[in-house]
Amino acid sequence: MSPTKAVENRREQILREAARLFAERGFHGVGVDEIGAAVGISGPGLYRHFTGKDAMLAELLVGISGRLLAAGRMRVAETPDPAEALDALIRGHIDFAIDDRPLITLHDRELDRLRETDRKLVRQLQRQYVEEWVAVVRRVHPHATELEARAAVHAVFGLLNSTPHLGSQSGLPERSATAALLQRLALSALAALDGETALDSGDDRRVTY
Amino acid sequence: MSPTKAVENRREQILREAARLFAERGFHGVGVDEIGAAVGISGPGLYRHFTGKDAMLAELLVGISGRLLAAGRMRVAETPDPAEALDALIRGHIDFAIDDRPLITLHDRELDRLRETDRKLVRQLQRQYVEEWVAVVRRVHPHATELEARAAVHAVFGLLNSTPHLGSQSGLPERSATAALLQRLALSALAALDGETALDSGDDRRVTY
DNA sequence: CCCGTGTGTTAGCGGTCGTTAACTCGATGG
DNA sequence: CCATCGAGTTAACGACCGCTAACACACGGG
Repeated sequence: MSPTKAVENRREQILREAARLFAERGFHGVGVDEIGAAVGISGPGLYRHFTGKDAMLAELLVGISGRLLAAGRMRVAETPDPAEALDALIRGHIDFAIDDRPLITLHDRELDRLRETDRKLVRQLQRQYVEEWVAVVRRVHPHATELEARAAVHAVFGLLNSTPHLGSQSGLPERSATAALLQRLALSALAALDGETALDSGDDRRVTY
Repeated sequence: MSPTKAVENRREQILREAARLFAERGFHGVGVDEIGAAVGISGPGLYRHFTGKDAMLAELLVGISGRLLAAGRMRVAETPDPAEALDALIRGHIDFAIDDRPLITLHDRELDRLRETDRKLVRQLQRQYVEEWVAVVRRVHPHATELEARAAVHAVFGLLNSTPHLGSQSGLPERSATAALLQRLALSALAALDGETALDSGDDRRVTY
């Protein structure tokens, strides 16, 4: 094998443990010694693999954002029917939320700890991902305004990203059961966009457009 | 007025600014000098009002947890109809999520930074609040299992607590419009609990119970 | 055989942070 | 008029943290 293979494994191992620790105790709450100890080396040995603690967080956030966007775009591209595409988007996001819980947590929690260039990149990836969702949601629910759809997408992200809270206290038994329930909840929430009221006017509820 | 009044105001001012800073940059990311500067005094002057930085966070988290629980219990107690009680619970939570955004953020983000005694208290308050919701949800959606209802409640919390993400980029125009949309999304999400599949068995989807 | 390279170690530096100590000062009340 | 007290100041200390420096050592190829 190529000599970079072992290095890659080490890097990935470090990133995995760093993600877990950052999610548990916050970026500033974890010392480099603890990250090193989690992978069996100690402290400054990490600097053979990363230029610094910031670089680890940056690689984690850029990675998860990019993978979310790539997976979302792929699923949308290969699913012509909008309703099925929305289903696929939700299912894909649930996979990330369940399998990469620490990353999902970091992704909307420690973004401000990045240097500005990295932060702008991550934000751009996140924005494109949201746009992907908004476009599909508006095709499935044409009555929704742009603002409504965008807010609803953020709300559904909050719903789907609630998985970290489920594991803490007794949680659901099976992964597939959790995924199925979240899928139904998210789809059903978005179905509210076909309801009555619009919100561009400050008026009270109205039934017709 | 009593001499404690000015003290209370100062304390509340400090707590408000501390909550904002903690939510923005994380508990470990904010120094006591910054908190002091935010209220016009500097650094160690805070120790005339709090025994330490930890005490500020503890008071914030116990406060929001307690107020959420108290408000929820009151609304449930004075609303006999379960569907209306659920509506009131959602509306009350939205009020907190919109008006006390930093506290809602801290509430599920910095809990682990508390000393164990405070952490246990906050967790107990949170658990009781969840139980209040679960009881009402199960009365409105009797087909849902305990586990389903609990997971759905956590998911709806995630949905409602997404407000901090809305304000960051363009957000919704009016407070009442945002509140109304979140209300519809949350109610509609929970309506999925009346759907087909159960999840206590590991089998595939079934239509009957 | 040995030398370069990858990967680790320990010691230590410079800076930051939470907290305490010692002091100041205006207001208040007998 | 002075003693007390609440509320703030600055200085400084000890601990911790991210990171660098200097060194160790296995190993693979000429």
